[in-house]
Amino acid sequence: MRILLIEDDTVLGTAVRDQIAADGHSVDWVTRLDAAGDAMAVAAYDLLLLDLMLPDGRGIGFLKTIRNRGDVTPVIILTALDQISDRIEGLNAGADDYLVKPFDLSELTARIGSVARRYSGNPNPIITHGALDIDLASRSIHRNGKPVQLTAREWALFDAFLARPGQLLSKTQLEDKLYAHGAEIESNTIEVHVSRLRKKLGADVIQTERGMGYRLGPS
Amino acid sequence: MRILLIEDDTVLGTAVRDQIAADGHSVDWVTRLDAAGDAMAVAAYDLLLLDLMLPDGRGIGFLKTIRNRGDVTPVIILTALDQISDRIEGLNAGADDYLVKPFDLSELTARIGSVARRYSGNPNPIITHGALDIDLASRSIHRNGKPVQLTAREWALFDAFLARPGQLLSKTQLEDKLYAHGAEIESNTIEVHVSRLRKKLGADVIQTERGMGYRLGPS
DNA sequence: CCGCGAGCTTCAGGAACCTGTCAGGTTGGT
DNA sequence: ACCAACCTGACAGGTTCCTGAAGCTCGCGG
Repeated sequence: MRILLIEDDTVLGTAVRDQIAADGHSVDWVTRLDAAGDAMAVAAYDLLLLDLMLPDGRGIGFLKTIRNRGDVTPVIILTALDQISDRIEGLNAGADDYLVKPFDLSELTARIGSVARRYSGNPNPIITHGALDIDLASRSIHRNGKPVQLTAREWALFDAFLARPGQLLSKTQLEDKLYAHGAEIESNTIEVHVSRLRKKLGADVIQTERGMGYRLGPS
Repeated sequence: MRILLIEDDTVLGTAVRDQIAADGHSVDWVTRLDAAGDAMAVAAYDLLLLDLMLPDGRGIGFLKTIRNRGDVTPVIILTALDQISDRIEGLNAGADDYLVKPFDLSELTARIGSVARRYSGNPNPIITHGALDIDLASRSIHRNGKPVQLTAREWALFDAFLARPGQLLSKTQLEDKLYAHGAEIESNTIEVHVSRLRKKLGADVIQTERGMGYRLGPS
């Protein structure tokens, strides 16, 4: 499951991120609402973990904004004990669940599992794409039944395509997804990784749109 | 959601059709593969419910055919319990899900909901213009259900027409849009690109107004 | 502290493709 | 019929992309 964590406290954020990763989900972690918006423009998430107190605005407004534009991604709110009114306002704004800080990490796991079960009937969805069987939870891929090993970067890149099947993704968008920490890249790294993915997964998996970008090919 | 039901059993077909309608979707019901092909040529569907045993052929072949021509419409296969091999073959051929007969109608509703959620996670507005389905967000165009590839320049040009449907656009205006910075053009480039667009999208998509410019034709 | 290996990035040569230009043909208005 | 405007096939130059190989970084074990 792809999860977007929006939390500015680095201690809590690190702990939550590690716990989610340990549960077998993939996490993107941002500390600001505008970064969250950018991330959601690039990738589709299965769940948002949303802190309500952030440096560039209140999370409630953000939640209302994405609900207003029709986004139905499940949202779990992270809130401090004394912000009861925020909690209620959050649920009214379209949140699915909430966690009161400080919370136990096992409680986090349980809430995530609950949302996951509620929103995806089958607990361990395997995506079939052409000759590929992709298990997002265990991060494993089989091609014609044979296991394929992807490196971290390769997986991050392929994940970006899986999140938006068929959609055109520019190299800039892909770079933003792979190199979140402002560290800019000035070479054809994306091209090289696309090349490696094609070698491992099949030449037709990723299509080139000259001058525009790449997209996941049809099954 | 527009759903095409392909099922020759009248009892089951009636029940499924009524259930889908009760769920608030619109249904077209055909009992033969050739009728299904005709229906898909006329209307774009969001989901196909495909029985594998039909009077005029096996559904697997039909599924492979539409996938081969690039159609990515979600497909749920309806199959009898003893046709396990068909089920696997169906998934390999590009089906998204399957239902084993006999199935509960509530299960059908759940599967349809699941497919709907998976494919409309990000509601990409799709513009329909005559035989064209245009998805601006993913930058993809389908003509009579078949994908059409546009180059960067062609997109830029077509985009200009889509932004002002029906409005007259002079060549000068189009040049300004395509070649933002001073880089002037001194030939019939626009004419050439219009010609290429017509070849890919259909001759009547762009109309010529002699001596004045071009405009997007009516649907 | 050093060597080693895996993975990542950079580079460079060549291939594939895009696109501006032109020429000859076609269309439409007067 | 004439002329201007437009269409379109062909082509070459330029851009973008692919990919093998080399260089680099980082973590790990010795």
